[in-house]
Amino acid sequence: MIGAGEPVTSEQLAQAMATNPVVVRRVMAGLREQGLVRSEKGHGGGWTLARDPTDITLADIYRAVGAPTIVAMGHRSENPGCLVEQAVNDALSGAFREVEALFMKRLGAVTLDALAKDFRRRLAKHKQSLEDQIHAVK
Amino acid sequence: MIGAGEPVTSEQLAQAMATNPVVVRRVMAGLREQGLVRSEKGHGGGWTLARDPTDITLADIYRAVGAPTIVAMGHRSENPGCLVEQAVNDALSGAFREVEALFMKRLGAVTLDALAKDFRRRLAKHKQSLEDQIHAVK
DNA sequence: TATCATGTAACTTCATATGTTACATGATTG
DNA sequence: CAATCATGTAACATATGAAGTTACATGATA
Repeated sequence: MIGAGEPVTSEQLAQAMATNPVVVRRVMAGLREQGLVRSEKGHGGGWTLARDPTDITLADIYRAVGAPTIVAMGHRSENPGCLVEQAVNDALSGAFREVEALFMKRLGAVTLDALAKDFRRRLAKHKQSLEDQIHAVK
Repeated sequence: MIGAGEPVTSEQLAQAMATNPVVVRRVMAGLREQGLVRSEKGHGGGWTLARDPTDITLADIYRAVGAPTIVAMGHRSENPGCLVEQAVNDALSGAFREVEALFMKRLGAVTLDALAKDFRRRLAKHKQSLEDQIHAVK
């Protein structure tokens, strides 16, 4: 299974999430720079986790890839000439910090390991449900 | 001044924020639907506040125009077929609710009146600084 | 009735995320 | 060493949505 031992190729990951290998590499490059994953070239190469999955949280991933994309709110222009914008920024700068802090705290509470466990539970249930359907038809 | 008594035209607003009158109307249309502003046609027409500025907060405005744009985070697909997506959604749905609630609370604490007062303060300071520069040159 | 302002549809940029192609680099295998 | 496999990356194509623009209808005022 992905993430356990054997390297996974961008090709496999792309197929699993219905996208393109190059897109996968782009995203993974961010994760690698943050030391979350490793990549190896050549035969038997691909991506592996660089840290224990109990030690990687969604906060790490967010910092590596999500920050510019997901926090589209807040932080417009930092030093606007517009006085209205200045007033709004001033009134909300503390709020944005608070909101972001809470968000990061919640992201930090979710480990890859926990997600993987939940995923496996869902997968088992999914398979079971498929089998039930087959039996029902028979 | 804008917002006090006399209606303000989309033309004036557009000029004040360096954009287009039609764009202004589009945004203001959302505010009007929420009962925050009124519009009048013809001579002397334009936009006026529909409620007391002490009674309008950024939360009202956010609900009227910002929700789809600003909360680009969270709420991807509601019922994804992807089991990984399901696991992540499940792990974070509570978090998103919390974060959004805090955000709304902070927005709700900022009234238009407070912003207007702060704006006027900045405007006065700005003018003062301009005059100082003139004196310095002389 | 002439003018002014909103209301809106339709179209045109513009920016950005995503997808795609092509090729270079490095690692493994026989 | 040559063939193959996989990442690394640049360059380009496509799709989406926000913002800007044009044009015209509607209604209000003088």
